[in-house]
This record gives sequence, structure tokens and C-alpha cells, in this order.
Amino acid sequence: MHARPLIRSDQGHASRQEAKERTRRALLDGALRLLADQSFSSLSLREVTRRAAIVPTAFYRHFSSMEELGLALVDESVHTLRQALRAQRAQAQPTGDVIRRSIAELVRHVHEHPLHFRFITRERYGGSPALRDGIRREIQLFAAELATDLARLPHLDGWSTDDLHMVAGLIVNTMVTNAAALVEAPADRPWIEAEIVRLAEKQLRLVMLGIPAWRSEAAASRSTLPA
Amino acid sequence: MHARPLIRSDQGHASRQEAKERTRRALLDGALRLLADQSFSSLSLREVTRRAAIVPTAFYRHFSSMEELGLALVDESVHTLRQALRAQRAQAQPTGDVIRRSIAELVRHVHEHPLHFRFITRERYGGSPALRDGIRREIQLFAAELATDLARLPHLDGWSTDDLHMVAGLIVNTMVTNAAALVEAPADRPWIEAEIVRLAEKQLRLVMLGIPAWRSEAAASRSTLPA
DNA sequence: TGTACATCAGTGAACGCGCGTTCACTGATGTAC
DNA sequence: TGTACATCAGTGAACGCGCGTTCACTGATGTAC
Repeated sequence: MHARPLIRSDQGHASRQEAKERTRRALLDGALRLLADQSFSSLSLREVTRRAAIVPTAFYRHFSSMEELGLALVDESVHTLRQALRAQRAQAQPTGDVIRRSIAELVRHVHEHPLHFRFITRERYGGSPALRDGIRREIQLFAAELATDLARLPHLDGWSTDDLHMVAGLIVNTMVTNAAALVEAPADRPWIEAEIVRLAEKQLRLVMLGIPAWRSEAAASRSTLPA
Repeated sequence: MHARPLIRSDQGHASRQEAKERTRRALLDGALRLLADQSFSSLSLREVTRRAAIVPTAFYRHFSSMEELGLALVDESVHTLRQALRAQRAQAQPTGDVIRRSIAELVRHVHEHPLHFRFITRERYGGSPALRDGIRREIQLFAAELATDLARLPHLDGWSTDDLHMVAGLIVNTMVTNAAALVEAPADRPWIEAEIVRLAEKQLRLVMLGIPAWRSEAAASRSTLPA
């Protein structure tokens, strides 16, 4: 009948809890490795637990369903990418070749976390509604952050919020599509990858060239209209 | 021991053969309807035959495997789209608002064949290697056809083949990504769809505005270099 | 035209298999006193 | 510090189910003569 103590002794450290965390990671990593070769919807709970070297029923100590595990994978896949892009933006002085540097960072990241990228790419449209929604939301978040950054560029002052979101969407779509092409490219023929990178750079440069023209068009139509 | 006759009487018409064709269609259509709610990899042979109202084993009279059925679906999904775009191109005089008209055609087509589009969108990255490859090939074909058309525009004479493919790739990627967003948009909230269309139009217009700038940049760098 | 035979789309029983989930359990780790 | 009890991650047997594929079959349609 005693109430359970609210304050735990902090000397016991975390042996049990650490072991649990290690198993959880083994489940996530095992799933991620299996997802290199198949879609999430065809991934079975038993396959994942086999990879993690636990019995199927122990799965439920960590996730209440495969879908919950899938959402955890979306979270961590997108989280690593967002961290990387934030880091890059922090050091972003617009010195010269911004486009080439952004793409180089994306390529580096795709190489560093190929399984995360493959997972996101595959499930962006192919997954369950919950997975798709999670990924869509994260991509929109990227676009929103990019729009905020764009708003600070001298080229784009005076642009409406709507136009900023439009161009951010175009850039993010182009990056995501090319990243998907990159991650699906056969690893044994590196020149294919180089070709994708080269074309992606050109595409983004073309978009950038459109920006000043758009601005003057908008300014022109604004100046001919009554306030 | 008689050789079987090489020339068949052509009066028997096609009753049996017609019935077989009807069952084949029932399999394809049943699969397509089921694919509105799930990915191809999680679609079972027995589900498909249930929809087509035949016994599972009869499936093999029409396809040797589910993968073969999947490839047939890719073929016919992309075929209808290519026909539509060819038709539009045939009547294409560059009168005024080309972008708005192209997008309107795409939207019309997405509405007319939603199941085909959803299937292509989902399997473009999520499917088996064979499906992905089939879809990738078809999209590249679109881009190549568009590049050929672009080469005829007065704006773009003097562009290199490589640059034409680059800009065609950018346009096709933007169209495909926006078409995917369209087909995944909730049908009960039509303003979301209108918003996607509006932004897609702006994005393509921005790309078009970049084209003259690109050309002069290329021309400039060419004129400063030795032939 | 009529008959005898060939073709073949679809049937239905059967198989072995991997699946998700239930349940009662074990035994090491953590906590109260 | 030592003891008695609580917690809980992981175990292992068992279940019912849908799956892909095999096989021998049926009977309507098509063909030869």
C-alpha cells in the first residue's frame, strides 16, 4: 500500500536500461539494413527480430507495432539530414559557389547515410499513409526553412512569401529528386553518379538565373497596378 | 503424325480467345483497384484472383508471375499518358500560355486515370528492381521527347544537346513531382489540389524565365573562349 | 452437316511455410528495508 | 552490507491464417475429316 518512491537512487546507473536501448538500436538497424532490399510494407516483424537476434515476441517490449518502428525510422533518417543542413547553413556565407557547395554536402550525406536515404526515398510515396505523411511533413519543413533563408538574400528582398515558398519548393523538389536518383544509382558505375551531380548543379543554376527575371517581372506588374 | 495446320480457318472468330482476354483485363483492373490502397510488393496473387473472380491457380494461364503482371501494368499506365502528351504536342502551336495548357492537360489526365498514376508514383522508387527500372526508363523517354521538342523552339536554338537534356530533365522532374503530389492529395479537399497546380505553374514559369539568361551566359562564355 | 478428337481456361484439393499475436514462464537487474 | 521482494527484457510453445505453387481434373470451344 506504500506509494512507489518518486525519486530513484541515481547510483544504479543504467545497466538494464542500457541493455534495452541496445536492443532497440539493433531492431532499428536491422530493419534499416533489410530495407535496402525491400519495401517497408513487405518487411515482417519476424525478419527484424531475427536480425536483432531476439525472439519475435520480445519485439513488443520496444514497439507496439511495425508501424511505430517505421515512424521511428522516419524520425531518425530525417533528423540526421536536417542536422547536416543546419550545420551547413550556420557556416553559410554566400561566398561564390553556393550551389556546388550545397550539392556537395547533399552528396556527402547520401554517401554517409545511404540506408536512411534509400528508406526515405522508397517510402515517400510507397509507404503506409502514416509513413508517407511523416515524410511529406518533414520535406515541407525543409522547404519552409529554405524559404526563410532565401528571404534574407539581397537578390530576393521584396519577394512575397508565396513566391519564396514557390521557389523553395522548386529547389527542394529538384534536390530530393536528384538525391533519389543518386541513391538508386548502381554503386559499381560511379560515372553515373557524377553525371547526376553534374546535371543537378546545372538545373539549380538555371533556376537561380530565373530569379532576377522573375523579380523584375513581379516588380513590373506591381508598378502598373494601383496600390 | 500429320503436321498441325499452319493456316487456321478465320471463320471461328474469337469466342474462347475473347473470354481469355476478358479475364486478363479483370486481373489487371482488379490489381489496379487494389493498388489504390497498398503497394505492389504487398499485393498477393490470391487477392488479385479473388477480385477477378477466378481460382488462384488460373492466374498462371495469363501471367507466369506477379512481376509479369506488374510490368504489364507499367506498360499500360505509361502508354496512356504518352498518347495523351503526343496528342497535345501534335496540336502544339506555341500560342501564348503553353505552360498553363501543359499543366491543364496533365491534371486532366491524372483525373482520368488516377489509378494508373497512383501506381506509377508508388512504384517509381518503392517497387521491385524490374518495376523501378521499367518506370525509370519510361520517364527518361518522356524527357528525351521533350528535349527534342525544345530543340525546335526559337528561344533555344544554339543550345547544346547536353543543356537541352538538362532543362528537359528539370521540367519533367517538376511535372512528375507535382503530379505525384496531385494524385496523393486528399480528394475531399479540392483547394489543396488547386494550390498544387498554382505553384506548379509558377515553378515552370520561373524555369522558363531562366532560359534566356542561361543562353546569354553560355553565349558569353563561348565568345570569350577560343573556338 | 455430323462426328470424333484436341485444346486449354478454369476448378478444387492439397502441401508446406512464414506470418502476427497470445500466453505463461524465467532469471537477471533493481529497490526497500 | 544482506535479505527479501518487485520489475521487466527476453523466452519458447502454440494458435489460426493467408500465402504461392503442385497436381489431376472438367467441360466448353475449336478443328479435322
